[in-house]
Amino acid sequence: MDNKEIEQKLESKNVKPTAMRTLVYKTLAETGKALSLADLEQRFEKVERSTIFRALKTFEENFIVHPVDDGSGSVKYAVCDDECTCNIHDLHVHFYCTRCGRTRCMKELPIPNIKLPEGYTYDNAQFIINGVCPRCD
Amino acid sequence: MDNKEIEQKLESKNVKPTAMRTLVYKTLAETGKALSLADLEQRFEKVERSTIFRALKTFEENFIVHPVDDGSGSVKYAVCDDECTCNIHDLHVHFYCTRCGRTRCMKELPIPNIKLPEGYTYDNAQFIINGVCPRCD
DNA sequence: TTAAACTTTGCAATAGTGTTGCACTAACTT
DNA sequence: AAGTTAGTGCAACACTATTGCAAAGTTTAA
Repeated sequence: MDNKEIEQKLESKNVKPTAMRTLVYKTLAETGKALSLADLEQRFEKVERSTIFRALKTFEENFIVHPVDDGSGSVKYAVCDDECTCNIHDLHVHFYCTRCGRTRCMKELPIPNIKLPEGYTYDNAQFIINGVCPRCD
Repeated sequence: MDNKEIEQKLESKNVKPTAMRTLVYKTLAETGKALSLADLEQRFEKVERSTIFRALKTFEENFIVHPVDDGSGSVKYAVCDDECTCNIHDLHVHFYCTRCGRTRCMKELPIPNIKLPEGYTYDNAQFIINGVCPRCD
């Protein structure tokens, strides 16, 4: 994915494509995995933690990435599909490998429909499966 | 639930029922909700954070409580059913109310069976539903 | 084209959660 | 009762997430 494309992508979601944001997005997109703030920080030492943090927050607010709390202690972020608005229909299962610590979006597995008891309403969900991925098996 | 019962309960799970542990268990059982370390700390100011922390860890290791990471930033703990061994069959959905911040075990809703792609194995899962509970609606 | 206004970035500081080492005390063993 | 083991309290620390502020960069608009 080249920079032009990324810039267009960000603009289409009403986020000004600064150099830092483009870099953060590019890393997330190319890695194809959910990455934490610390993961990103390591990949480009020169960039400030808070800058990355704010980029992620901006992305999150504009449905460019979605957060995944896989229980590893830090929230990770993964790029959304184009049409994603992060509502209940866009949600999918995430797989957390307890060996390598990598988190993968299972976009092919939407979150199953749940019938809650009377009186409960919901608009979001997290479904994390913990196990061992093919690479670690 | 009186102290005798709690002591028996803990003993049946091979945990020595000290005063602190009994207190922590009692609070969790009576509240009937998932509580975080900070929640518990607030309820009895005199007890040390680390003591509660270690009680919870001990409980967790012995399948007396199960952890719930509801995305609120701190892990909560809820009492297990009697026969629970915290394996995949004992898992259930948790409901996190985004208004009041309370987390409830939906024991009546077991985690649905998921067919993962080839090569993945799993032994644990967290399914958190975020929304508004009847009390807050 | 230049000043004002706004946005983004870097830095430093802070709050909160989770966790551990160590010393003291309580409980259990023989 | 002395020795051993387990539990508790305290202090310290690591790490994640987050914010205020000032400097740098960008955009707007006279």
